[in-house]
Amino acid sequence: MSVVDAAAAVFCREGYAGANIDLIAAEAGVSRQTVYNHHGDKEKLFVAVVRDLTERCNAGIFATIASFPDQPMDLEADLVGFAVRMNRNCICNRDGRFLRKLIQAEGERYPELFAEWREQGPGRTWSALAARFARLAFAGHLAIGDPDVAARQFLALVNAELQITFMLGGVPTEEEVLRSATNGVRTFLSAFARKKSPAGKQAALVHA
Amino acid sequence: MSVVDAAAAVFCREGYAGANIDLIAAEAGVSRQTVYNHHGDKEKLFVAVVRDLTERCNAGIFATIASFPDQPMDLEADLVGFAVRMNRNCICNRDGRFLRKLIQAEGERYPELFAEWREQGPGRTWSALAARFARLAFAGHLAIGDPDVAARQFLALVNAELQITFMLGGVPTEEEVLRSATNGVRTFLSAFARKKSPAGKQAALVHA
DNA sequence: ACAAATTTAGACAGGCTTGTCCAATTCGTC
DNA sequence: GACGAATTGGACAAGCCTGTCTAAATTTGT
Repeated sequence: MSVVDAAAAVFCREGYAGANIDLIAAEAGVSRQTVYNHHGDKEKLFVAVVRDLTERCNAGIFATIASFPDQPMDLEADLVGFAVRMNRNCICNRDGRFLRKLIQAEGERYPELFAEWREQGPGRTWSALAARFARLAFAGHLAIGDPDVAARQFLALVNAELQITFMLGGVPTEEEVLRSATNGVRTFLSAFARKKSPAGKQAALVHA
Repeated sequence: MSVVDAAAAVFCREGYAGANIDLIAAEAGVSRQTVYNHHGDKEKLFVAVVRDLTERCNAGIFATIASFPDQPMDLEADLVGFAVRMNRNCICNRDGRFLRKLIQAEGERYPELFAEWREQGPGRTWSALAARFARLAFAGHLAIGDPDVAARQFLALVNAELQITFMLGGVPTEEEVLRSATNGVRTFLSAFARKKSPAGKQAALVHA
């Protein structure tokens, strides 16, 4: 395991103040001196950890957004699949959990460091997702008033049942992720499905 | 300010490891010795803080749930009002923010301490709220499949636009709270409104 | 195989924190 | 005002952690 990865784990587990360089070195399998040679001091190491996590998480999120169903065959199933991918690959994985915890725990102490994350992360994520929903609406699959609001509400809904687990730093099971996504997408579609034809396969009909 | 209150503030700001008893004593306006006289040691003090916050937060939450609109005049307005009260009095206030942060930061280190919170807090909150929604559904104001799911989704929706602010430990403005609640309730009602009569005042008609 | 660069173990100083002890002072109550 | 209880400030030992230094060992490139 690399030094930054080990440091991420220890900073998350123990908090910035509680993290101890000897432990990080041991966990990384190197000597303490090597940690200092590579990263200068504790604060620089912390910054490196946050930058590393931010970069990887953003990459994962945008890769996942690229898989958003633009031409859905089965809107519910496709959105559930998307939500599950988003959760599994970005929110619940190691990087996602670590970054979230560091932001929550140390965000107030390093405002400029996390301001960068805030702009590049949630800001762009929401924009990109909103654009995808706008496209679905434009294509007649959904009836959406404000795509930005819809995007945020989509994320909130598919995570609705995982909040507590996230709060305590736990990892939800695959089944919990699927159930929360399914319930969330159903409610989302109840709210934003096109109102004209009540039946399920309206989208396919529009394009037929 | 009491010792526990000062300790809550410092534990939140600095994390458990980073919190220093001298600072707590200074912030509380007492001598360090008094802190030790009253609370034994740092860990006992921390436990006292968490218990105190948990208790007050739960009291606030249940008081707010008691104000849930059982016989709504205007369902949207009443639910928005409820959501705003919940946010302002329980989630965004001092106790709520502190407790959330402590759970996120130290939840893994004190599992038994926060297990208590988990059972008494979210568990009972969700049950109580689900019961209120079930009642609304039974009275014909809503069409709800699973009241527990609906309750969690309601909370997720009305907080959808405040997540980032919460993550960074900030306090949303009154206007942000209202907007998030309004958008959330609208979507909630789009999803769970009774389907039979499409007009707005269906609830009133049913009772007329 | 050799030389340069890197890594290692350990010692070390300096600083900070916890928790205790104690004498002096203040406070509450009668 | 007097007396017991609580509070205070400060000194103190013990421990831990950071960050530096050094000499030895190991790896790397050629």
